[in-house]
Amino acid sequence: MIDPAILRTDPDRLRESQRRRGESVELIDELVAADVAKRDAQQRFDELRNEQKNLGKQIGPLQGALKKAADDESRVAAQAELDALMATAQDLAERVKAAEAEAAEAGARVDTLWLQVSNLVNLESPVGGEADFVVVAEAGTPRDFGAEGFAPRDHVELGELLGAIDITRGAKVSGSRFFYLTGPGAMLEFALLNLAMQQAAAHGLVPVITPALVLPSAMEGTGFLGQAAENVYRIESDDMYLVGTSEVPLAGFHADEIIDAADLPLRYAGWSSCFRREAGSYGKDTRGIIRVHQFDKVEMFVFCRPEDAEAEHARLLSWEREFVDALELPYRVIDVATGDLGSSAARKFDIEAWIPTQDTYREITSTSNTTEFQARRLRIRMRDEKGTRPLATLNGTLCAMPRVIVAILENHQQADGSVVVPVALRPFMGGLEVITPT
RNA sequence: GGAGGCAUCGCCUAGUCCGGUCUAUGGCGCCGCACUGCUAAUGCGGUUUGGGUUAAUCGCCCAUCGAGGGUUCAAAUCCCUCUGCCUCCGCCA
Repeated sequence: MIDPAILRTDPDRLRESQRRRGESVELIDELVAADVAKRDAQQRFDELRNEQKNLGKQIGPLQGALKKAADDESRVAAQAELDALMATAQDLAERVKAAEAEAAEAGARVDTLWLQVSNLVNLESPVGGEADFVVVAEAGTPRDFGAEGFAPRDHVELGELLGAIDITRGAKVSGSRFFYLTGPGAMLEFALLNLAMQQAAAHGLVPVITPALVLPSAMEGTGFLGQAAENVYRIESDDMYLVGTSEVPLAGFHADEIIDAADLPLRYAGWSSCFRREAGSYGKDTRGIIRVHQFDKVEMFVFCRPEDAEAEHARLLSWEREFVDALELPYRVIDVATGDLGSSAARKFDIEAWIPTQDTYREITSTSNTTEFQARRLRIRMRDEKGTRPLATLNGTLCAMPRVIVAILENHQQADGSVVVPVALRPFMGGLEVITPT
């Protein structure tokens, strides 16, 4: 959610943001009208309620006076006054009830509309759709397999040769887009997890193992029940959701809290399984483990002052690059265009690793500055010398297992199908230098 | 899964039986001011959160006693539902 004050002071800013995202501009007009209606209704209720309270204050003492009345005459007079008061009060009570219902309804309408408004985009973000990203950095050089004299195998083939990935059995047991990591594949994931957590801890992030099943409030608070809802698994029997990223439980960690600004930034590295329905991606990446329904991921998450958010975003990106650098993978960094940000992000950078057999770069990490958007929805605030106000949240992938494993296998393969283990991972694989076909 | 208890504005706490005097008590902590060589002590004032009104402040108004409903002219207080925590029993990685 965005600062509601902007709706009154500068609604054009909201319209411009919606326009850049390719989302409804009319929504803002509806919201402006609904907001006025809500305040009117609220004010009517406030006034009536005030009247009712004042009236109520007279009834108590009057009843006392009635009991203590010295003679019949004064008793009758007091009784008459009380009856009149009660009649007014009863009438007022009905009007208060009606006004309250109206105010609640108007408020609910505003809330519903606000939930449909995506975060204000950063004006630096390139405007456009998925293809309109800007490349902001490149690192490493893709290998020239032609010059090396062999055609690279794709990760599916390598995974089979090495006994590292079993997609056939994944499909047998769980259906399409599921897989087993076996032997060296599983060891590779554990090594990646350890390297990621070691790096995270070295930078002062607190390692966290999160729940993967969350309540609707956590899902909604992080903005995943909007456009992204079709990609979320819902557990019907218990009204809960399987998270698509530990961003959700990490953001919710401090929900409803007010954090002393002196304790900021709070930085976490969360580990959880991630579940995605991948609705609407039929036919995309059907081969291999680039796009799967369940995978594990180490995710960084930060709570900080809004004024520090952009610097923090750059820091998260640099930590992501440090990790990918350590894995000796060629990659590029893109500044994601406004139409492809998702509802929560104001700005987003993706790291795309070179995938030799696809002859292209594919997303392996993503870091978003969600400014105060999620914090408002989750009621996470900070207290500093300026008072109590929402803080900023940011997230960034440190290591999404399947895609990183794909990149390692394909980029570090040798002519005989073996794969060289990146130096940084070797300590976590018992010193293993090369994974060889079984 | 069963039985019982608890939930008050940072922390502790009064109030709930018996509805109105609750504009929620007191202590601790914290902030400001005063006093004082300094510190300490003391005194005075302030200290939940959200919203409205205002150019803004002061002020005023509304909501908020775990959440949501209900009864009533009036609810922290009475009734119902839910959630969380604690104790005991059962079951179980």
